[in-house]
Amino acid sequence: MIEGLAADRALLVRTSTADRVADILRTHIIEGRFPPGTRLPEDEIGKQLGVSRNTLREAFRLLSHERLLAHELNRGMFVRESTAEDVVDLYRVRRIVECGAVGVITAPPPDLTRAAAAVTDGERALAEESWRALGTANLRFHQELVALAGSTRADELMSRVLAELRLVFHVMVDPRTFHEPYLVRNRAVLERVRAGDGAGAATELAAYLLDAEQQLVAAFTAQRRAPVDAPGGAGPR
Amino acid sequence: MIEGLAADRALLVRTSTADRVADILRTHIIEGRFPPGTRLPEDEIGKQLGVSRNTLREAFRLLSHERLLAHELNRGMFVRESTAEDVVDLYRVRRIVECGAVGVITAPPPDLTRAAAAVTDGERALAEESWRALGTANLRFHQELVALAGSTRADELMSRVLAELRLVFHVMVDPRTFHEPYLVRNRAVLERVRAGDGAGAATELAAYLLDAEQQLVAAFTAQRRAPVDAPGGAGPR
DNA sequence: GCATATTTGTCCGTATGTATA
DNA sequence: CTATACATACGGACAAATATG
Repeated sequence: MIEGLAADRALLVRTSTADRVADILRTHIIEGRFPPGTRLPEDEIGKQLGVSRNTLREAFRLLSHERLLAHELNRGMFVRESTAEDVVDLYRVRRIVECGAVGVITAPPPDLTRAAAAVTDGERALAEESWRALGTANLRFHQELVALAGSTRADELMSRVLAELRLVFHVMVDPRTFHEPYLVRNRAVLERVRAGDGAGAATELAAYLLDAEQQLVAAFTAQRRAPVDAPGGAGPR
Repeated sequence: MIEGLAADRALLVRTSTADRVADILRTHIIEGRFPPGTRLPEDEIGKQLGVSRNTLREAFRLLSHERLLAHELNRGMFVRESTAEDVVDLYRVRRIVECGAVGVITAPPPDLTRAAAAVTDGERALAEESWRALGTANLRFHQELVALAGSTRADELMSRVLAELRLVFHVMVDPRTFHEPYLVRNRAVLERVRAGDGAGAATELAAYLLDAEQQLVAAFTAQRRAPVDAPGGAGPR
């Protein structure tokens, strides 16, 4: 049987205009070109991209399901503004899902190539001082850990969580010092998994995630005390 | 501070027409009035509910994100037909999330009233021989177990999983014999949690979920061998 | 295999209701 | 209170794909 093609099937299926519009907006949001809190007026964006409002609304819906946009009734779409509470919630989910997926492992998994590739990609990104790639590889490693559980639905949940987390990471002004220390810990988790020690990997992961959460929450409260671009706060809503 | 109102806020927020349409269709699907495989033509449903095509399509999109409807390009919306693979996937997620949420418990949780209420509701439903209520209470118990983790996102994931599971349960011709044996096991899990023995509860839950999965998969393969209303299969797709 | 009817995919213009200055 | 800007919902149009005879 010919293998390795199924994964590329997504490239073949005809994608709707809404999907393509969503792709464009998603990268804009993730790369920080639309900062959190930005309102996205249907009329303006629709005109700029040359699509109708109905099509644009469909793209908006896709992105709000990914929690990248938030919808307020009769007020429109906004780029989601994450709070410290969001961080706490996101890391609760990550501890449940990631530790749950890894913890049940009792024997060396048959295929660790993708998870291992994510780790080495991260190490290469560090060597090349490419910080965006470093963050991406980091998140991909965790996605691949969950993928070991072999559940499509868990994978989807995880990719939504990680997309939202990308948004959260924007508060970290220095991505290097944030992501770098986790590289060696990624490798440690990977080796435990490779050895079939799921329980050990889970405990390492739990501590790992607690540390990251704490760092992020600290960054959020610091930002709240000293807002960068909005002295006195964003005003009443 | 006044408490206990925040949970009811959802009742106050104004809902869009699409949301209400989705609600109507959701109960129809979950209660089996639209059997799996049914096509939902835009024109007909829109006319019956008195909403425009655009609004209806928005409702369709909401439900297909919940995996209750499946969309086929240029063919329309269909009530999702679950497969044995779906069951396996759903139970993988349940084991990860439910056991993960419960497993970390090391001390008696502060508030178990909602979970306990779900268990007693189930027992009462059994006494009253109200099988639909029995299934509902059963699912609510598991929802409440996850709620102990205190994560909005985990709660949302869980409610999506359970809505889809309701669809799956329709293959069980006899809901009583399917749900009944799990009542006593629900209580066992609850008592372990109440005692602060999260790890014990998690192992019980894991065995519980494996049994249920096995029963459902058996029912699906039996159905596939002897289709009820479509001798010779549903034909090529 | 071909022509037809039906349905969906995409988009527009407009009327109404809602929030904010 | 009024005016403005915007989102919500509707009906209709045309192209494209599918189903049917």
